[in-house]
Amino acid sequence: MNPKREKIFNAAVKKFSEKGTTGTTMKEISQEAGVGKGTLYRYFEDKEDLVSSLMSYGFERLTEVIKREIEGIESATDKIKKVVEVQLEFYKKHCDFCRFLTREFWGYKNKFEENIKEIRSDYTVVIEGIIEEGIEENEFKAKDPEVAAVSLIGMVNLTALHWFMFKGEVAVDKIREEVIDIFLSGMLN
Amino acid sequence: MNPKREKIFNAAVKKFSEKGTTGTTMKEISQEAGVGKGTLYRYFEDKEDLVSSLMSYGFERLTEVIKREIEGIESATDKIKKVVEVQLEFYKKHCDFCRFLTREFWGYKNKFEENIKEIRSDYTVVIEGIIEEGIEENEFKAKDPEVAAVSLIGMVNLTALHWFMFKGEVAVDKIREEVIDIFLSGMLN
Amino acid sequence: MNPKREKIFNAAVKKFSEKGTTGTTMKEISQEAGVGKGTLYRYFEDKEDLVSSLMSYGFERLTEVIKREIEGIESATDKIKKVVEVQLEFYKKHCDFCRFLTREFWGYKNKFEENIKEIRSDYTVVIEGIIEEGIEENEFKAKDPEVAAVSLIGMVNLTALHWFMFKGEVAVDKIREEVIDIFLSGMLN
Amino acid sequence: MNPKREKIFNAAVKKFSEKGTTGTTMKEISQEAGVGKGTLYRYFEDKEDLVSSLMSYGFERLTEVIKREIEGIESATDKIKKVVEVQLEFYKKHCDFCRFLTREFWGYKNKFEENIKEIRSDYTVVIEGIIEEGIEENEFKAKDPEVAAVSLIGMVNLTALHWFMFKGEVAVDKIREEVIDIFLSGMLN
DNA sequence: CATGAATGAGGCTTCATTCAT
DNA sequence: TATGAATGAAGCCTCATTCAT
Repeated sequence: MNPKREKIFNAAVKKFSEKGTTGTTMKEISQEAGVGKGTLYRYFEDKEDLVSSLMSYGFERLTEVIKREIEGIESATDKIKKVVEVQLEFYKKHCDFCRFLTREFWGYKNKFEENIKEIRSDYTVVIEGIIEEGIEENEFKAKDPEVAAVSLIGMVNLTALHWFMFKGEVAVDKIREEVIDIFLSGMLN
Repeated sequence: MNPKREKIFNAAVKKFSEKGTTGTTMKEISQEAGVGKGTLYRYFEDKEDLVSSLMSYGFERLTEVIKREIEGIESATDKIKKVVEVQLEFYKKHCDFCRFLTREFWGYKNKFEENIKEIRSDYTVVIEGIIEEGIEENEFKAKDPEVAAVSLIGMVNLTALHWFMFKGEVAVDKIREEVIDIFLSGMLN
Repeated sequence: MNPKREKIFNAAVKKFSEKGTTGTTMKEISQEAGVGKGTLYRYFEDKEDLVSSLMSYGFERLTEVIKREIEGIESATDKIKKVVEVQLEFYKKHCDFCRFLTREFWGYKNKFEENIKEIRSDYTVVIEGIIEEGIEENEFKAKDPEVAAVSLIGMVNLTALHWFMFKGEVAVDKIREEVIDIFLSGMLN
Repeated sequence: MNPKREKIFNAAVKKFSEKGTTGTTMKEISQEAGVGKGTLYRYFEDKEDLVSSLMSYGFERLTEVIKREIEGIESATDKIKKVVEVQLEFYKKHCDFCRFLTREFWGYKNKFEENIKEIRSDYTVVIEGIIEEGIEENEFKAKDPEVAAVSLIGMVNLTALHWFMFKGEVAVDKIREEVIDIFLSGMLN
């Protein structure tokens, strides 16, 4: 990616995470990025475009990493374990991003809405695919893979964010173990 | 509650859910509520106060309903079932609210931050309590009740919102069954 | 008219005449008018609206005065004399306005274009009517009343503006006499 | 003239006429001219300079054509006829230019103001000269040659522009005949 | 108490101009 | 000499908040 575009991206995530998208001004972003205010508009149509580009970019990176990491893994169970681990690591590393995504994803009408929905869908579908695979192989028993997929995403996403917000850091190991255990074996003794 | 305050609350949730808190103007809220703009300031310090009061109010209602509904239920398992059901019903009924909460909760520094954290904590703690209880009674096996509690909240919250956003309505029955099953018995066959 | 709207109008003509519409900022107008910047937007949709409202208002006033003044006058010749006089007086009194009108009338596409054309037409039509009347009464000999009307307007308008710009003041008497003479009796000896 | 300077000139009139000087950006002009944005600044100090150079250039061309065309003509009456014809033809051919001139000429303080006034004066003076000449030769009867000259310019300029704006084209023949008739013989029967 | 006209700080965006290549 | 990426001053407009009625 264009290095200046990347600098802007990094500055934007940082600020957006700290103060929200609407709480952050274009001026702040340009200062954080060390470029002129006008330069932002050479790389992004407007603020809305910057926000949704950032969101797409994040989902794409996450989806990409997940896809890459589960490649070669055979069993659906092991894939799920890997997915949880990868996501938690990603959230830990990019907790700014995680917060930004969680907050802004459930966005309101904007001109890039459809685009975002698609990207988000790509991401969900990967997890859903693993679960469907597990069902076919008789490894899993879920009736509705979509509910199961979104449930897993919800578990990982909110625990990571909860830890980040209330404890200051994402406790990857602790969360991973428990989440995997619950998702795979359930709570019952 | 003061009826005019309630009218403002209802108007605010509706608008906030449609257009986000920052996308909604005080004028719009006052018009939706059928009162003068100045009147809003008799019931709330400022916009920030309105937003966080609304958030507190929502969490309190939800916590309240949950507490009331699980009263008298004996086993932790049954309590969890009830909690999931009650939450889904609440989200279905107040999906505007659900969207608003999910989006605005992970809020940024504001003068009511601590207050909100506390309210949110109350809510989490109820679920956590049920799980601890289940562990003590040897019904549950979780190592970390907090992770388990937040996981459950994440599952319910994000599936509900996902359905609302992508399918237009919260499919309570379908989600409830699957979420309870996963949370209690896990995915493995 | 609303007194505050009028204050804004007066401030705007003054500034527009001095520095052009695009050279004048909304802030300058608000300061000249002694009101807050936001107040301008209570009385006018936006800057474009302010400009075209001002233009319509001016044409309407001018048309109004002309219509009122020629009422009761019998011969077309005397009406033309009065029209020239009234216009010159109006231009002298509102030379800011005259300059603004001349410069901005030949405007470029904007959302009020049609409205302005109509107003301008009303004004032209009054003069045209007098000429047609004179032709019917066999007083005048023009073949094309529209060319004649616009010619008269052009004579008055540009001489007035020329005097204002190059001599600092509109020499009503001198211009009136000569313009009327040329228009009615021509240049030939 | 330098061919690149000419390309820029042509691009500028076209754009200025379509969208006004302030509505046209330097980028648009450079694209229309097929040169880089920076190149404009090799040929013109700044935008103001481009605008006023264009204005001077136009007046000079017009004055030049008029001077050339009336050369050799004897009577002031015939010269006036020629002047009207030449101007209308010029306006018809360069109606973009005509619109631009009328709109921008009554300009506001800028650093080239004096220069423009002088150029404009040259142009006025030619017409004035013919009228003075006619008076001396006892052909004309005007008391104030300046008023008469500016009146003629106003008639031609505004009728041409009026036709262009309201009918889409300058009806040279019709306007010429009527304007000449009025100016020379007046309206009276 | 209730209202909504008035305010002005501050946001987003544009664009004339510069300057390194 | 020609270019166009970069800049940042400055404009238009919005909207939370106040306060006279």
